[in-house]
Amino acid sequence: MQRTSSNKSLILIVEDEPSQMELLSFNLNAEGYDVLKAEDGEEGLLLFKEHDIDLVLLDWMLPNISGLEVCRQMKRSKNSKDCHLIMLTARGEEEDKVRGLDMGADDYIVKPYSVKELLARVRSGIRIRSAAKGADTLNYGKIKMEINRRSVKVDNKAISIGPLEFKLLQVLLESPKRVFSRSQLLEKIWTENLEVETRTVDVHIGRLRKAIKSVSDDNLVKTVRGFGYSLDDST
Amino acid sequence: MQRTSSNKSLILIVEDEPSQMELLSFNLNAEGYDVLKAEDGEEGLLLFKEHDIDLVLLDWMLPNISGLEVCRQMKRSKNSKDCHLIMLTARGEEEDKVRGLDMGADDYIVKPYSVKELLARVRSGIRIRSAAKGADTLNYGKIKMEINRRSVKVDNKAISIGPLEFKLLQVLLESPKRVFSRSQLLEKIWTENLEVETRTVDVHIGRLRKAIKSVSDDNLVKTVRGFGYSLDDST
DNA sequence: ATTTTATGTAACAATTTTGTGACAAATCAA
DNA sequence: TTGATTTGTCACAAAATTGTTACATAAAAT
Repeated sequence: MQRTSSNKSLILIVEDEPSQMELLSFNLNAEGYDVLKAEDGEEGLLLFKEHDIDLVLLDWMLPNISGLEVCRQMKRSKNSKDCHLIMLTARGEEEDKVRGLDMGADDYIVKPYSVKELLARVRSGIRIRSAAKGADTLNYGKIKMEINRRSVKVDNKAISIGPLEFKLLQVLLESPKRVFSRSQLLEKIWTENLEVETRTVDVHIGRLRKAIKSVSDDNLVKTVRGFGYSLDDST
Repeated sequence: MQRTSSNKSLILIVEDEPSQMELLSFNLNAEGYDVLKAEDGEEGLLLFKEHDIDLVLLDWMLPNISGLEVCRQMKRSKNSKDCHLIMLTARGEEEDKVRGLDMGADDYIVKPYSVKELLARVRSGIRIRSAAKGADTLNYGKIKMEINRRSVKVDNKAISIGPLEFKLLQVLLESPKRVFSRSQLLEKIWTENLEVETRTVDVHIGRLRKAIKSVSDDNLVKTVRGFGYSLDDST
């Protein structure tokens, strides 16, 4: 089985029954997705607003707010291009399917479902969305870069960096754990201006680190004394 | 219930059995879709290349080329982002579903299917795609554009902008959050006159901003220093 | 322990990028 | 035609980025 890629997509599960939740989150984790859990509709909507979710698995039967209502609110709030919503339900009633899909759900799976099929539908959903976005994303560890949005997130929180730091991070992200010498980085990034001191790289690495540290304590940007720098999430 | 848009969506049916074909095309026509028919994979691929198809209904069992192969070829071709593909099959085998979805199908319906459910899935598929396509209204955040009426509203209040600013906003609205470089915008908007300074873009962005600001305080048009501009409603 | 070397980083000046008013040319409407 | 609107460019101001230096730390070598 081919693994989709190294990008972690963020999936929100809204499901009130613990055993179902466990089953889903275990399998999705095993496939390499990041998972958020919500036990009812309100919590689900809250998490949905706070995070940049790629795909939602939404149970139809929920305490308080119904799944259908949650679906409608989610689809109304965000740009629907960005998030795929799969309804998950015990009912097989055709009318329900039709209502769910017409309410904005992108897919519909009937319980009891096969885990393999569910995972295949999840992959398909993720694929649809990333095609719509333009699918230019790099990630490693807690860092997620969306190139055509020029956005970088660490721990799902956006950081703001200048163009050179962006390019620098991009080069590092394209080959995580690889050590780049200062002159290699100069060649790759300062393509126009060749008259630059190697120490300049240090300064920009510092600026990149500062930006990352402003939202997360981990130091992903490692110094390899005598050689250069690399991205590395090991201890 | 909102109608998706006034333009008819174009659906391609690839199905070798006449009775099935009849059933599908009759119902889809009744719903207001334009329908193209193909009786085997080759004809299907041909029509797919020639037309700007919004959605494909693809039978699994076909003479000559298998549906799976047709699916892969369609999804490989360039405009696949814009087209939703639903596999249609007599088999209920789980492995087949998984293979079909992993091969690029966006959805999967098992025969015998309910016509209502099929239509709902078709609507859902069209809706997913129509975000990218030329729907005659574009929305993002507080901005609402009605293309054929040439009207733009922010916070439900109309603003008045010139043709160029309109086009500019349209391009931005079609891919919210995506950052466009000045030269990309020049290519997309100043298609006739190539002899234009990139700084001209800045001026028009400024004019667009002024128009928006005249009715709303939010600044949706963001500058991404060193790269270009984008529409973005995040803080 | 001391020296040498490599790296981190604050601070500053130079450079680049962007925002915007002004204005003339071009276009359009009547 | 006239008058209004739209468009492209420029000039200058404002803002952000960038490269360098100088000094502080840290690691390695002696």
